[in-house]
Amino acid sequence: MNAHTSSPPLSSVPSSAPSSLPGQTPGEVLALISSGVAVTRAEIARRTGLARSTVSHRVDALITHGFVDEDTGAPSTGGRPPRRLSLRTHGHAIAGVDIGASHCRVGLLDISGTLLAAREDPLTIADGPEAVLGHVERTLRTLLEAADGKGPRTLRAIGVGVPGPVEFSTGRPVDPPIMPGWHHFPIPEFFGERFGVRALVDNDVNVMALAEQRRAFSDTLHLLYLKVGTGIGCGIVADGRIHRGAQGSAGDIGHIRVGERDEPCRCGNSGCLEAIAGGAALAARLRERGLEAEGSLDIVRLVREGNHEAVRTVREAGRAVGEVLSGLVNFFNPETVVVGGALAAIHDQLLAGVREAVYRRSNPLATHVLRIEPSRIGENAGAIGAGILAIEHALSPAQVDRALTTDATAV
Amino acid sequence: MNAHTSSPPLSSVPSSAPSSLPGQTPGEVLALISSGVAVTRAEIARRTGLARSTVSHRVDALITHGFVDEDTGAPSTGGRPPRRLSLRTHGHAIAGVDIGASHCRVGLLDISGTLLAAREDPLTIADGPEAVLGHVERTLRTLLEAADGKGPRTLRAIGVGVPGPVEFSTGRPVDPPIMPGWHHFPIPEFFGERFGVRALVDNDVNVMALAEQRRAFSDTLHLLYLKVGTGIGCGIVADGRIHRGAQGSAGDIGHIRVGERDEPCRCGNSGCLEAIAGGAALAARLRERGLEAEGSLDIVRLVREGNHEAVRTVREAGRAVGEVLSGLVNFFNPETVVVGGALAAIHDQLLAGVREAVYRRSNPLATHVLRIEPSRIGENAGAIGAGILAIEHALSPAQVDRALTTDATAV
DNA sequence: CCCGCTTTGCCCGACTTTCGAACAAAGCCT
DNA sequence: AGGCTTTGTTCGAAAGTCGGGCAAAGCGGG
Repeated sequence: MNAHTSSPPLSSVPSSAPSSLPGQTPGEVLALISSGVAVTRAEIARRTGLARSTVSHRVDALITHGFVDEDTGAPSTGGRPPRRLSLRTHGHAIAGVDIGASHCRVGLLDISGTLLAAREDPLTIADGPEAVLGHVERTLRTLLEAADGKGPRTLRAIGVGVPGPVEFSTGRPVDPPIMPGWHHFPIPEFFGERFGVRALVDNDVNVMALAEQRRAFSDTLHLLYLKVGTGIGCGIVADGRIHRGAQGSAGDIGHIRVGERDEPCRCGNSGCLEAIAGGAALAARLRERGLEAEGSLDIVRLVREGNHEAVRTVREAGRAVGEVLSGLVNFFNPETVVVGGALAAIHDQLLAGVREAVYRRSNPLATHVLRIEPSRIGENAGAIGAGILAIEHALSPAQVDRALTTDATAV
Repeated sequence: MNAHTSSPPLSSVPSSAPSSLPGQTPGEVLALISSGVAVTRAEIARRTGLARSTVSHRVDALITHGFVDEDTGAPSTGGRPPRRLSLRTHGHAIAGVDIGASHCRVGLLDISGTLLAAREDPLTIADGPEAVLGHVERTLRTLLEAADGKGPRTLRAIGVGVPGPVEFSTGRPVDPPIMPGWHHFPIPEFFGERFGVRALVDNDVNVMALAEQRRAFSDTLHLLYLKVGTGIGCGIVADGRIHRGAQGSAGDIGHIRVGERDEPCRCGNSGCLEAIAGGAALAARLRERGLEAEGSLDIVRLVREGNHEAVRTVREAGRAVGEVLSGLVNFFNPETVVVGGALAAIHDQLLAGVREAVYRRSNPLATHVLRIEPSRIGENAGAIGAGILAIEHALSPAQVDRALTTDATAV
C-alpha cells in the first residue's frame, strides 16, 4: 500500500479556505474576542480582512454597549503595544440549573463561563414542575442577591438540564419516563415570567457533554459523554454541537441489548444495558450476594473498601458498557468518550472494563486516536453545561447584533 | 401525567425567531432562490427584511453573472404579477462519480441536481487510483461532449464517492481496507489538474444518504442510510449535514457484534454484523446448503425465485441488521432509516426482519414516528449524492459571493 | 539620549452599499 | 374605464466601509 503524501499545487483550482469569512458583523467580532481567537484590534483586522478603521468602529460599539472591556497594554511585538480586548464579565450573570431525579443544583456563572457560586439541594423531581421550579427560583434569587455583593449582576439567560427527553425548540419535556407531571410543561415560560429572560432547556447528559467538550476537551469536535449512574445515558456532541435527534431522545442508550445475559429490565424487555450495568442493577446483584447496597453510592463505597465481589461486578459492568460503546464508536467515530455519573467516582475499575471491550471490538481506525477518559468537570458538569448553553445563546452573533441595534445599553 | 399545552405569552422575553436573518449577501439570496424558499423579488424582500431596491440590485447581479434566470410572469395575487426567478441550470454542469469495489458510475447533473446522463462500467478498484480515475476522466469527457449537443455546459465541480473512509477536508482516502494503493491518494488534485475544478470526495454511503435526504426525504433532518450489499455500511445525515466523525470512518457498522452467533469474520473478530448478514456471508451460507450462490445478486435471484431457504436466510439477516439498528436508533434518534444496497432489491423480505427487530427493541419515543423504508433513489444514489455534494459546494454563499466579486461572468 | 523603525489605533475624505419614498408597470375588480 | 393592489425600478439621502495619512507608543542602535 503506497502512501501518497505529496501536495501538488492545484492548478487553477480555487483554494478551499476563503481565508477571511467570519467577522462581518459586530456580533461575530465579539465571538472572535470572547473565544480568544483574536483579542486586539489589529488581530481582528488581520483575521477578518476588514479595514482597521472598520474594526475600531465595531469595537467601539461593543465597548459602549458594555460587551467588551479594554485591558491595559499587552506585550509589544516590536512596535506600539496593542490594547487587549476581553469580554466584559462584570455585570452580566447567567444561571445554570441541573435538575436530577433526586437533587437539584443551581449555579451562577459570569458570561465567560466561570462558575461564581453553586448550591445543591435534595429534592424529588416527581413532586412536579411547579414545586421543583419554584425551589429553583428561590435558590436562584438567593444566589443573585449574594453575588450582588461584588457589583450588581443582571441575569441575562438561564440554562436548564433535566433528566429526560426535551423538545429543544420549545424547551418542553416530552414523555419523560422519570418526571411524572412534566410532560409538555413550558419551562421557558415559567422562568420568562419570573425573571424576564430566556431559558434554554435540554437533556442533562447533553449539557454535561457540552460542558466537557467546551471546557475540558475543546480540541475535539466529536465527543460522547457516558453517564453511568442509577441509569445509563449518553450525551452527544457532533461537530461541536449537541445532537438531539428527531424527538430529542438521542443518546438514550440504557436499553440497548448487550451480551448473552437476559436480565429482565423495567422497560419490559430483557438484556438491556441498564439492567446489566446500571447502578440500580449492580446494587441489586450485590444485595443478592448478601452485601449491603442500596444505590450507586454504596457500590462506590464497597469498591473503595476493596470488596472483591463489588470490584468484579463493576469491572463486568464496565465490559458491558464497553461492548455497547464499541458499537457506538464504530458508528459515530468520536475523538473522545468521557465517562461520568456516580459510578465514575471509581473510574479506575469501571474504565478498565470499558476500554478492554472497546479496544477489543472497535474498528482500529476509529480507536487509534480515541480517548476514553473520566469526567474532568465533575459534579458541576450539569450546571456548567446548562450555563454554557445559555451563554452561547446570549452571546450568539444574532443576539448581540440585535442588542446593538435596539440600542439599550447592555449591562 | 397531565399535559401542559397552553402557551402563555413570554413577558419581555425576546422571541426566539430572529424573523429575518438570512439573505444578507448575494450568495444567500441565491440560496433562497435555488432552495425554492423565495422565488420572486417581493418574496425575497419580505423574507429577508431587505429593501426592495436592494433585492433588485442583488438579483440583477445574479442575473448578469448567469446564476439566475427570470421566467415569465407568475399568477397574480391581486396586483401586478411577480416575475419568478429560478436557478439557471443551462450552461453549468456538475459531475457525480460513484466508485464501488467492482464498478464505477459517472453521472452528469445540471446545477439543480437533475441527472442529465449517467454511465456505469465494470472496473476493479484494486487496480489503483491512476487506472480507475483515468477511466473516470475519459468517461466524464465523453459525457460532457455528448451533453454539449444541448447547449455547451461548463463543468463547475466534481463530487466523488468512494468505498472507504476519507479525510473530507483533503479528499484523501485513509487506510481504506478494500482500496489497495489508494491510501492518501490526492483525488481532488487529480481532477483539479485535469478539469481545473474542485473535487469533493466522500465515503460512498455518506453521499447516498445525502441523496436520499435531499431528494426523497427532505422533510427529515436526521437520516440513516443502511447499505446492505456484500458488506454493510451506514451513511449518516445529522441535522441535514453529513456526519463523518473524527477520522471519516463514522458509519462503519459492519463489524458491530450482534446476537449469539459467533461467525468468524474477515476482520479477525467474530460475531460481526457483516459476517452474519452481509451478502458475502449469506451466499456462503446458502452454498453450504447446496444452493448456487456466488454473491449478493444470486441471493436476490434465489429469493425472487421463491426459494424458501433463501427467503428464510434473508429474513434472518434482516433481523440481525435490525438488532444492530435498534441500538443505533436509540442512540441517534433518526426520523428516517433508508435501506439500500444490492439486497434492498428484495426489500420486502429484508425490511420485514429489520422492522421486526427494531420495533421490538427500540425506545417507543424514538420509533413512533420512525420510518424504515427502501431506497427511493435506487442505483444512481451514489452518483446523484456525489453530485449534490459538489453542487452545494459550488452554490454555497461563500463561493457565489466570490464569483460575483471576481467578476468573471459565470457560465 | 536621540532618532529611526515598527506596530497600533484613530481621523478623515472618497467610495460603495443600503434605504426609503416616489413612480411606473401590470393585472384584478367593479 | 377607473380605482385598487401588488410588483419592480429609479433616485437622492443616509449609513457603512475602505484606505491613506498621522499621532501614539515601545524597541533598539549609534
